[in-house]
Amino acid sequence: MGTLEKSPDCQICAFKSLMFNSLKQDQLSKINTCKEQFHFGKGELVCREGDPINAIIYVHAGLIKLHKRISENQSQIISIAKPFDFVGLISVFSKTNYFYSITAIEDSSICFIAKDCFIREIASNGQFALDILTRMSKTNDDVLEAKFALSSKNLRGRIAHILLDFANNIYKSNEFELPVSRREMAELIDMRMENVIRVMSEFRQDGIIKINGHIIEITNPNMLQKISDMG
Amino acid sequence: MGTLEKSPDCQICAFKSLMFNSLKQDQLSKINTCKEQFHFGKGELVCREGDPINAIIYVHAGLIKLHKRISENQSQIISIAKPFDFVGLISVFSKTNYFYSITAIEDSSICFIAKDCFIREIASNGQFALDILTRMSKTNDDVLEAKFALSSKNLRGRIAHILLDFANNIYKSNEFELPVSRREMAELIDMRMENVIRVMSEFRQDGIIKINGHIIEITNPNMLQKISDMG
DNA sequence: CGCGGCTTTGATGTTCATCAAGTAAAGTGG
DNA sequence: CCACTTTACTTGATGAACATCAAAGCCGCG
Repeated sequence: MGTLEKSPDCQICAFKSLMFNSLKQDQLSKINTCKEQFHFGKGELVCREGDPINAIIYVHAGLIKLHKRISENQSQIISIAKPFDFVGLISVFSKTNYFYSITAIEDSSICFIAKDCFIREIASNGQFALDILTRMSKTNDDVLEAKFALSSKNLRGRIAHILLDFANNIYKSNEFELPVSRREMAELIDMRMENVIRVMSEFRQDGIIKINGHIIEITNPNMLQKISDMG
Repeated sequence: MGTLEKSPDCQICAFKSLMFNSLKQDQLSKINTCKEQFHFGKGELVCREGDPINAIIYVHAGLIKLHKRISENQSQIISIAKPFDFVGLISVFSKTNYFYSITAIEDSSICFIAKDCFIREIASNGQFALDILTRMSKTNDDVLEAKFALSSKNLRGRIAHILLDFANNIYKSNEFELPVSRREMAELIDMRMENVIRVMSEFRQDGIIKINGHIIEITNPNMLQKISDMG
């Protein structure tokens, strides 16, 4: 269930400027009183498909996946959320229950901000509302882009795309430890595990990446980018 | 470029309750002063990829498609918007320019609400902001669902899905005139035109639908639903 | 030591894109 | 109104991309 953490005051949270920069001190302290921060170990379930949505989730640290069972032995990963990301923002205004589960794929600190508190703040602070709208707009763009990448790229292109995504957007480094299994990679970009392995092996043989278990090093990012664009 | 229409006052617009129900009379009349309604004939371009986003688009009547060139001889249709839909809401807060073109696929009346006017109204009316957030949230859910349908269904399933979508969500009837060509059908659900035709012919031979040019009648909706779910 | 999960590689089959060719429908100019 | 062109639609044949099936290696864990 995750363990309650002593959470930093929102006012001194290092990340506050990215999130709440249009909230004044007193508004920020209101938010502060209706949030709780939890720690989740790698693999731990944060919430289950069908649970009621009572809070906005903010990823303080770590990495979590949003996923959905689609049959007995098949899942799909909808997206991966990283620090600074809001989760649930997509659906809190249109749904009462989660249509996906959330699981930590790295040790994570997750902030829960009570839904009514959040909504009250939006209703009373127009600038904050605009910030949230902007944030949501970006999220939607991301979904569209992911849809586009899936439908327009072949297997090699998709693998290249996601490896670059990990390197550039999540770890900001060409060497990183994949937080997901081969199977989860497949679930994320709509492939089969065997083909994920095959394509990555090809990239290794072509000298584009080095593989050591879950440690990946991208040795030829330009080529990878080209494959992503071409595919 | 579309022709300016005498537009109804927002206050008496038959659809206002669905859109602007949290705006008071004076706020509504402010919106009213910064909107213009245009008529676009079938096939007419509403805006072009790259154009600056100056307004929120509201579909008063008709049907429009959002589409994007992806290569010399390939386009992709991102979505189809119907009456009551906002367009641009997705991107107006995160982008300055359209990343898609918009074309009328039926004779349409389109309302343009000036962006700054709209934003000013959000900032000063918390309840209106929440309405917009809800609307945007729904749009995002739709995109996710479309992504899901694409990645999890085979060709037959995708055709079944989109035919049911036209019947249930757009025309509210099992008999309707397809507003798109076979090629556009393909662009909408990531197939090739030849296969759209093949699959639809199969459905016709199996007695699931009747085809008369662009007129489609779904004679066995249950079977079609089953194909959509199974595929 | 042996079991189960994750990974890897090879062989085979299915689905779908592509190519090619032809028909119908619809616009265009004389 | 008719030849002419163009555009949309349709069907069949072929090949490429990818899923599926099968089997074995690796590794941590009881």
